[in-house]
Amino acid sequence: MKMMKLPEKTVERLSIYRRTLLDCLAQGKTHIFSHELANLHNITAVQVRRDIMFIGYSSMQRKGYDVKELIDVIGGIIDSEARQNVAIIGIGNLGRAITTYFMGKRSKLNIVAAFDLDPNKIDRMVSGVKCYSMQNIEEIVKEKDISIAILTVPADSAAGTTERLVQAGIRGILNFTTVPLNVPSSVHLEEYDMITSLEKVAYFVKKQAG
Amino acid sequence: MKMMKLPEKTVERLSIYRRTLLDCLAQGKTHIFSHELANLHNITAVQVRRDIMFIGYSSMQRKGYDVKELIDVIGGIIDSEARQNVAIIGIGNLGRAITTYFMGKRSKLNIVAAFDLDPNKIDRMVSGVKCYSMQNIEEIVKEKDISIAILTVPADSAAGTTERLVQAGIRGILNFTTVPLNVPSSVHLEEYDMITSLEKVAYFVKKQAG
DNA sequence: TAATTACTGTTATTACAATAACATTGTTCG
DNA sequence: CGAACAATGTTATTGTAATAACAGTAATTA
Repeated sequence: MKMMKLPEKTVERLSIYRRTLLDCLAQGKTHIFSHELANLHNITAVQVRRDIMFIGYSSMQRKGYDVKELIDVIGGIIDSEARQNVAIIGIGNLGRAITTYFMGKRSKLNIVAAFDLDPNKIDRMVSGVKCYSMQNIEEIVKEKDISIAILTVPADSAAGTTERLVQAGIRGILNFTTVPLNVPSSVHLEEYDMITSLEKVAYFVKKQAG
Repeated sequence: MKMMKLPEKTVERLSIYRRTLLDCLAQGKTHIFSHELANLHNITAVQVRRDIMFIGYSSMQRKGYDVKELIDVIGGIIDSEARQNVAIIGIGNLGRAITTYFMGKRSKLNIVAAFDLDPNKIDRMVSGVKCYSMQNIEEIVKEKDISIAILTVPADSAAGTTERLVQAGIRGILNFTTVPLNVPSSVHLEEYDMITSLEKVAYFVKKQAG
């Protein structure tokens, strides 16, 4: 059990590497060089090796990394040993895209509930996930031991919903809304702001042009 | 015209500040202190002041920043003087959410076209935007002088579509797909990877628990 | 077997971002 | 007025991430 703490950016890249490696494995590739992995992600081979150094894995010299082993090692680092239960708060296309990705991936991340206001969805299955009424958030979160919430509700209900999630004991929130959230430091918050991302692209496009 | 280059993170925060400031203005607030703005975003007042220092704006001492002025100054920095035309490639909920946000915001960012494969959408208006066939990407991009693309297509067509966009002369891409893209360095690429974000939340939740 | 090649793993350096410390300036109030 | 206050603007320091430089090692080949 590695107790060292990984750089945040390394954690991000490991998640991406793993997906690429899974693709490679599916294509029958058994070994991969650092520069191959680097080319697939527009980064340098040094960075790949450095990330892999952090997690303490070693390749067979000159043959590249064993794809299967590396997948397992990354899993050992970033996956939880226990299951982590996830809820989608506001189940639109976004939530469904994520759900679809994780379904059948036998991952430790289990999307176990959705919440919505739409009566047509409540008490039905949406993309293979049971949808509950927003009114029952606290109850279901506790009952199903949900530790992570994906927040895709309209802007005006984001703050209130967040407060209820925190009250209910949620441990991590992935915020897809366009409003900044306030959570206690014990809750890990990941902001995912599409307006900012777009304005940022626009800014750098403009800069380059001028 | 400031030619200095802003830190990337500052650009991100300016985009967020502006949205908050617009809300404040709508609520009739005319001035705001650095610590107020900071509290609204879970950051420190020093960081707010430092960001504002970068763009060269000065408040009236002791009265906080003039909300309206600050909005304009931020706009002068991050907005383009010319219009920047944007296309949504694959118009699902995601694209529609972004479109809806920018509609009526009299922003310099104009979403002028959508592309999709679905014959039910092609040649119709979707969320106020004309939808075209994927086959016509090159043509329409040039015709409408589109410089920015929001990519929300399925994973397996992401790479091919990107290549066509680059060929057509696109300058910036916001990638919502879960595959890493390869673009020439002249094209600004912003990755927006929801799987990684979720795995990252899960990792830090797990760490904190253990 | 010694030199060369083609990689990996580690350390050192540089660049970037956040935080802390401090100087400055209007305002208030004794 | 001038001390205390409450805010901003700037410089200095620390922390984090990326890059560069280099050392090490198995395989190959003359």
